[in-house]
Amino acid sequence: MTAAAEPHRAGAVRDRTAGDAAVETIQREMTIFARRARASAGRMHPELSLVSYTLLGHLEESGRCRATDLAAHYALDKSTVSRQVSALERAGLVERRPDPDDLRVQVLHLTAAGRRILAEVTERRRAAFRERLADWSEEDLKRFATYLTRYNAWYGRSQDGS
Amino acid sequence: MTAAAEPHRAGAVRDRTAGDAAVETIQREMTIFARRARASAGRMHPELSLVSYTLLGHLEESGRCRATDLAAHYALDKSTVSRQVSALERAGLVERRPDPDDLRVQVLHLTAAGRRILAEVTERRRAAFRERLADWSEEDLKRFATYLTRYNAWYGRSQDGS
DNA sequence: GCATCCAGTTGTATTATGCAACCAGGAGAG
DNA sequence: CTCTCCTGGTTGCATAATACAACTGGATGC
Repeated sequence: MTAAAEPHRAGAVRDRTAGDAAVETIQREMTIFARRARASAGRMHPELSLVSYTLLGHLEESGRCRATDLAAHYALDKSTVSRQVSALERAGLVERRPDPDDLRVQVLHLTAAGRRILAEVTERRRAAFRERLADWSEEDLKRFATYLTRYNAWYGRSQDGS
Repeated sequence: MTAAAEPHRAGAVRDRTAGDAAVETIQREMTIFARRARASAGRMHPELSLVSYTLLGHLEESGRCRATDLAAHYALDKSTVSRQVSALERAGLVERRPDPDDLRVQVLHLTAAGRRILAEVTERRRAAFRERLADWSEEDLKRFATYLTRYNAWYGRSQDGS
């Protein structure tokens, strides 16, 4: 039961290499980050939850898209997306236009207000990150960015997300 | 509006250095990770949400603690912790013992079952991470772990959590 | 010994979410 | 052309996590 007694630290699991220890640390720190992110996901902006922010961001990158695309891309139920989009529309941040080619489809567009809010929130987040990372060297920043990108890239292949 | 038009990419915000670009990437990737973590936080184990897992982990590290400590440490309401602990107790994973020194207090302990489940979930997560990071060099793993730890460390000073 | 503080519980509201049922528009077979 | 099936989207319902507020019972201080 030694492994069970201290799984968060350097649990004595036979022949573990330094790489294993690093993986352990990465797991722990990612868990910490995930928990904190979860806790604050709802209040990143009075008007924009993490999900809304993501949807808005996607909308801006793609210019236009359907609700179903968002649902598929972010592994959300279409009903969830539908309600989120409704809320965003009520807030005047997105617009639903019927697609002349397929009347079932509602093409989503960012409104000017949506673009503005999105830019605002993005800027606030950017400032927060800049502050957090203020004392990092440029070299460390670049490497950290690379690692994160590489880490996230595996999601294209697998499904999980812890 | 150029900055607003492409805030997710290399937005043209005047004199941005390579460091700024890296911060931008870090923000974006952290957002992606946070969203994914949020999506899968509830189903990491049939019996253990991310929060329960965290509480159990804390309990194991500290050996014993009060519900109030958990609430303070994780910025949760005491009622939330109370209910979570109730659920964990109902599931037989933790035990509540009255504190003889202060009858208001209920000292929480992991049960054997709790320890077992926790070890199990931790091992599953560890395996998932190991797989994700399988093709990383040991050098990269160590640096990534260091960066993540350093990044998370700032939380001791500030409050936010996007 | 009363006033106050603190640990924990419970009631209520909110929010995000998924699933299932449904509706309306399209696409293909006959 | 019409019937059937598919698909995008909405809505009804249930659930889970959470916060806030009110309350209970024990501890502490003056």
